[in-house]
Amino acid sequence: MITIGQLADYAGVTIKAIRHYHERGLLPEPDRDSSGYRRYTAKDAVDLVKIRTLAHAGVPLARIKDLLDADPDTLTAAIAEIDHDLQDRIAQLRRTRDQLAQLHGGDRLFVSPEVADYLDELRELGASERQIHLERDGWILMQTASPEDACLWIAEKRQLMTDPEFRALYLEHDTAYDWSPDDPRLPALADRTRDWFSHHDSLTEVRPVHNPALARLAAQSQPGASSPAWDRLAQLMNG
Amino acid sequence: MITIGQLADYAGVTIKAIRHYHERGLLPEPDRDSSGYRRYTAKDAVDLVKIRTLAHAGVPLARIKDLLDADPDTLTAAIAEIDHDLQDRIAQLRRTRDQLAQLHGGDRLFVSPEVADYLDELRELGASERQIHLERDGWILMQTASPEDACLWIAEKRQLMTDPEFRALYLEHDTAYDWSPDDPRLPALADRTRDWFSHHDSLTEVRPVHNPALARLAAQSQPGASSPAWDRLAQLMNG
DNA sequence: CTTGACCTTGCCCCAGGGGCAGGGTTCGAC
DNA sequence: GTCGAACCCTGCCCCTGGGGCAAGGTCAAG
Repeated sequence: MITIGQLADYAGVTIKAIRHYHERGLLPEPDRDSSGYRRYTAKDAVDLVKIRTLAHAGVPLARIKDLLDADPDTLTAAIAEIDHDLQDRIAQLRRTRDQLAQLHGGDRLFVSPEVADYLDELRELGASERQIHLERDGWILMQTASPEDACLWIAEKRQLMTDPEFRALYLEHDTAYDWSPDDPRLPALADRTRDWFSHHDSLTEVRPVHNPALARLAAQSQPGASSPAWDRLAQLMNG
Repeated sequence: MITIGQLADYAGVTIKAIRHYHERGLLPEPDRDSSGYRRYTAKDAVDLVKIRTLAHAGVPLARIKDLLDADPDTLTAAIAEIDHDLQDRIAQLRRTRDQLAQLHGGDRLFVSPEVADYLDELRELGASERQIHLERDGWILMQTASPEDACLWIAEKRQLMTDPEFRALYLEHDTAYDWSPDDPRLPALADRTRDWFSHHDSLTEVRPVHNPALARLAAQSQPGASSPAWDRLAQLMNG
């Protein structure tokens, strides 16, 4: 006949937990000795280890209570199910570990693999970090608003990027961010851009996502992400 | 500018959780649109995914809050620590899985490996399930009350069990459980038992754990685990 | 006879949300 | 133009699985 503390040590739980299980009706209240102390038997120890094992497996206490006096078949099925669940949770934790590792690194955590690859391409191309960041935020927003469309658009955009002329225009737009709105190169850039699209928009339906549109969307998401030169550029192209 | 529902879908959390993070100061409250709806930016999406990843890793929300604006070195150290913790928890879950499997199987969960082996030997010997159960409960109690003594005693008991005469006596005691207290075989059994101990107790210090003592201890733990024949047997041997 | 380690009950506290009430908004279909 | 579905808002109480602390009673050893 052991005390609550000894029982707790044996089963590797706290005294508090045992009293909690009494309250929930999981473990029957044992008889008391003359001083009112609870006195436990070996059966309690066995039951408690069962309870502890199931509780550690994440089984809700209410369900443990039912399981304790279920017939063997039910118990077997339940244990199989709990084990399955445990495997799932282990897999989930492993995935969380992977994500945790990426948390520090790149953007792969926030955008689809395709977009992440695209961002890498931009980096290789020599785009500014500001631009890449802008693009990333734009794609996050697009994926959120409409994942299917974002998927189509990113494919088209990467296709576009295989064109050397488009790449050149893209990079020049990037550089133009810091220009003065009076810069004489802006009208020329606007013309070349309009020109390029007029020759290509029959081939693709890409216009809704061409760079300025993307920039505007991203600008909405990050107030102040546009620039005077870009605003002027938009004027010139739409006017 | 996306709504709370879209953001929640993107990050894989509930709307409720996002509002909870606002309350805890983890994620800043965004601006509202004209109808009072919260409107989120790409930055919020990025932050929320970080929060979600850390939260799934079991990091307390208060700590996540600190981590979000910690310097990179602190963050790196923290992530390493969190990852360690995750590995621990994966290992713990695996151990729980093993225990869960044993929960269904034998008694190895509740007693030391030595005692478990001993119980297996009893089973091979042909002891009754009732007897094995009684022994098991007795050892659980002993291990709880005094693990070191239990360790010594189980070693001595297993040593004793190598003696064929002792094994025979043991099994006869087991069988005697169901006898009538008037059974004529009882006095003879009592004599043979006393005889055996008088020839062997000089060799070992085993008397405190000989079978009747164990039976009595187990009987205390399980009211009604003794029998009229055993009570009579105890009388005959002590008298 | 004290001291420290036990035990008792009772109460409130925590994280991380879930659920529901009771209301306003938006958007597409008819 | 109006109706319903699907959103959104705040506010409140609820849950699990205990932890912590208070204010006392008990026990065993020195």
